[in-house]
Amino acid sequence: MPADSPSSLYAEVRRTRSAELSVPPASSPREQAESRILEAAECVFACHGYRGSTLKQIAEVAELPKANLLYYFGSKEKLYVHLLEQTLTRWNASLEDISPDDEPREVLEALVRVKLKLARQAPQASRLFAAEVISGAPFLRDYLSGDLRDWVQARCDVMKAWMAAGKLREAEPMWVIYLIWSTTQHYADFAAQIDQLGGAPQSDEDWEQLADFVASTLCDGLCPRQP
Amino acid sequence: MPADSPSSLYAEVRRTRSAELSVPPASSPREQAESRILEAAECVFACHGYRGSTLKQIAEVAELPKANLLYYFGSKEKLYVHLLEQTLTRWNASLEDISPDDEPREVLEALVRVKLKLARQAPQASRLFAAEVISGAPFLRDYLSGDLRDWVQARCDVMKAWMAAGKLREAEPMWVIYLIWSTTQHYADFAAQIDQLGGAPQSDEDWEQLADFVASTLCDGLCPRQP
DNA sequence: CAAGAATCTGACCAAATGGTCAGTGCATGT
DNA sequence: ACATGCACTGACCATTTGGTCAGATTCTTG
Repeated sequence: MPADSPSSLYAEVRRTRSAELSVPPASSPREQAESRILEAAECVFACHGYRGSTLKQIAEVAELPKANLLYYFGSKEKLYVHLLEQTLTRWNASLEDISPDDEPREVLEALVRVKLKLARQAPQASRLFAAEVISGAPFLRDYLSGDLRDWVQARCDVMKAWMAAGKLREAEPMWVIYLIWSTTQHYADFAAQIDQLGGAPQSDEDWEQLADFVASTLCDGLCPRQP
Repeated sequence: MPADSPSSLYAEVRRTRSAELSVPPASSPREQAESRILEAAECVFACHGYRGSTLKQIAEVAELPKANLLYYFGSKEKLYVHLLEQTLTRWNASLEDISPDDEPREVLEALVRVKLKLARQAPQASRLFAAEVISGAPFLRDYLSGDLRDWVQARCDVMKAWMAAGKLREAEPMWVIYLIWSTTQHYADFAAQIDQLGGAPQSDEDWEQLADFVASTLCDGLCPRQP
């Protein structure tokens, strides 16, 4: 029975915490506790999904009494939903608009780089999302068929324009998006496998080369060659 | 609190069951019960991971008393491990050997098609594996760093030969494998997302076109063009 | 048919689960 | 000094969890 010790999980928290420069100091006790709880919860939920996670374990990782989590978040479900919403908000902030006048190669390459950056900086968030979707997206149905669908539809329209102009391979535009999403998220979601099999990017240069490889391979595959 | 009713899960089981022609009738009561339990367990474990699944729910999906599962499999963990091993065995059976003399385009395309076929025929198995890896692969560590590593190493050697011969883009061979794995598995693991966003392949033709798109895009991106 | 083995299951158990609550501190403003 | 509201938490609760077990039923075989 392979058990993940709280210590190993906490190590992951600390690794992320020190790397996370975006969050301000958070002075008030409420903010301090909440962010501490959210960090721990992201760690545990990302690992075991909603149903597989326990408040006890989250409390241990956060080094706070269990009753404290419930004092601030009310219930396991509210904590989980809060975390999902926080993740989607942060992701949205790093996405840029595109227009039919842009050069497909540049846009696709930029998207690959942003996604890979997220996979590196916030792998837990990616795994949280993945676990939620694998379990049938019970809490994300509305988001998927609402905001995200709109976002995606806009990109599809642009891509159709590119295809009509002969600047992009003819295909179902969604499949192009899935090509980019899957290849980039893979490095966050399947990190455990990649660590065992090899090829895991470590240094900044590794990640840079990986981004170059994925971006140029997909671009060469998707964009008709110019003579 | 979005709950997945046992009925909805059972629908998934029935769908897979009728489509699963590979398993022989299974005459003895032991075989009959075991396969029935394994089907239900695959369904639940794939959805909620090891820790998020309960024997009670598996029993409900299998329409058998809980004590019966334990009679045949001894414990939740043994049932889970049995399922993992069965999955790996079946996957191994559908993988073919390759040699440096093969044409990279043909091999890559064949691999994409096999993987997409698995994603279509056994999406539960793919999600089961994904959930296990997301949670840190506690039960698969040995497999990943053993058999699978060897399998993967052999492919990497062949790909290095291809690269030396100028038949494949120069890159970390593992990244090529991840490119193929991620793009194909995505359609099983993230099916819930794809169903909501659109672009989900339905008919045989859809899947055929998807395979054509993924295979040709990756091949064009990975193999230097021949004049 | 008899004897044994295999199949099956309701009832039970200790531990863990999400959640409640009464009560303790402890700062502030008055 | 004291009142007020926030921050906190140990103790508790009903329910669910994985697992056991004694016994009932069915099947196989001499």
